[in-house]
Amino acid sequence: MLSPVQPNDEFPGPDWTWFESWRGVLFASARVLRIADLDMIEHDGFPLTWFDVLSRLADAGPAGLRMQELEELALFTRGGLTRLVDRIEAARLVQREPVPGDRRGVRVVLTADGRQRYSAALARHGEVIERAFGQRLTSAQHRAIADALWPWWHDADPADTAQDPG
Amino acid sequence: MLSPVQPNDEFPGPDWTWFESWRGVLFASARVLRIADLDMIEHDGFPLTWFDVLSRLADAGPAGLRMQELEELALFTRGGLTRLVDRIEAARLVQREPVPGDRRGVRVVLTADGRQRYSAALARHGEVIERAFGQRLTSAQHRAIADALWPWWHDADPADTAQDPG
DNA sequence: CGACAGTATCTGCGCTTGCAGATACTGTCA
DNA sequence: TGACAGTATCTGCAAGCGCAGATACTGTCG
Repeated sequence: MLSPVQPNDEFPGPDWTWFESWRGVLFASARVLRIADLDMIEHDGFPLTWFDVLSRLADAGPAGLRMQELEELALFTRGGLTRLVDRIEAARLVQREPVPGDRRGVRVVLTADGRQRYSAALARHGEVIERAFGQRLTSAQHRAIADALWPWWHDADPADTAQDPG
Repeated sequence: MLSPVQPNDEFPGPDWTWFESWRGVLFASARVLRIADLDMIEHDGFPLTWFDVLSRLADAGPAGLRMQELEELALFTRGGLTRLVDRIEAARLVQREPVPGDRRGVRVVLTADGRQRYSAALARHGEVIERAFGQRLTSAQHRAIADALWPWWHDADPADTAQDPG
């Protein structure tokens, strides 16, 4: 998919470049993610989805996050966060605690072990990404990509503006 | 995840740019894919995984593809191709046919309906990607990204060379 | 032909996801 | 206080995914 067109381009309108760039973004992320996920499972014992959650919690400070906040922040999880946290909790990397003054809610916090395992995973993950992605481009290329794609990282939800023709 | 570091960078080594560019690639693909998948389900009645398979078959010509070839080409499917094709076949978009001279194998080919539904989906998909991704960058930016990320699209499996420090 | 390694695809099964509807609690208003 | 809309999270269930082990066929060698 996402290679809707063969070498013998015919579909393209006047400027077809955006499609080649999209294809690059798509393939690069798919391949690098696959490498990183396999590596993390092998060496850290958990997949990227866990790492996603752990990193949000590590960034959040000692109070942790509510389930809703976590769901908004996590990149890889649309639903099913309850059970994802269940699994991570069963592995003793996070812990659910009551929220004072609101008996509906829970806050999810890293355990000491969770923080430690996360740090180790982070260090390794950084190296893996650097090797599989970082070192394959020049600094100028990275700069150009970072500048161009920055809005997607920054925007809360670019989907909202996708309709906007301007 | 994949935002291992907060605004208060401390982790980064001398040149941290590669990480910002990775983050951009990751977020852009995740967000755009989500938009495209939802749109396709709503308007074409099937998800991107189906589109992935259909597009490979459309590119393959009238003889279709063997399951193995399909598995190698498809971007989104690691295993479970048998059942994915089962579902698409149940929807009458593809069809399994015997391979003359090898009773183990099957070739998967598009049905007339499949080809038609694929064309419609392709047209719409192109527009969606253009709106959600293409129009948000300048032509020069797309050119730079396409040139930089081209190897990932081109290489069979960049994972193999990930070790290569050069 | 019979044994056997190799190939192509499928099946069984457990884990993960996604979504709709429960459940439990809060805050407001009469 | 009792009703009720709103919020936070969980549960049930069906669908999808991934992997290990079947199953069915092929080609080779003796």
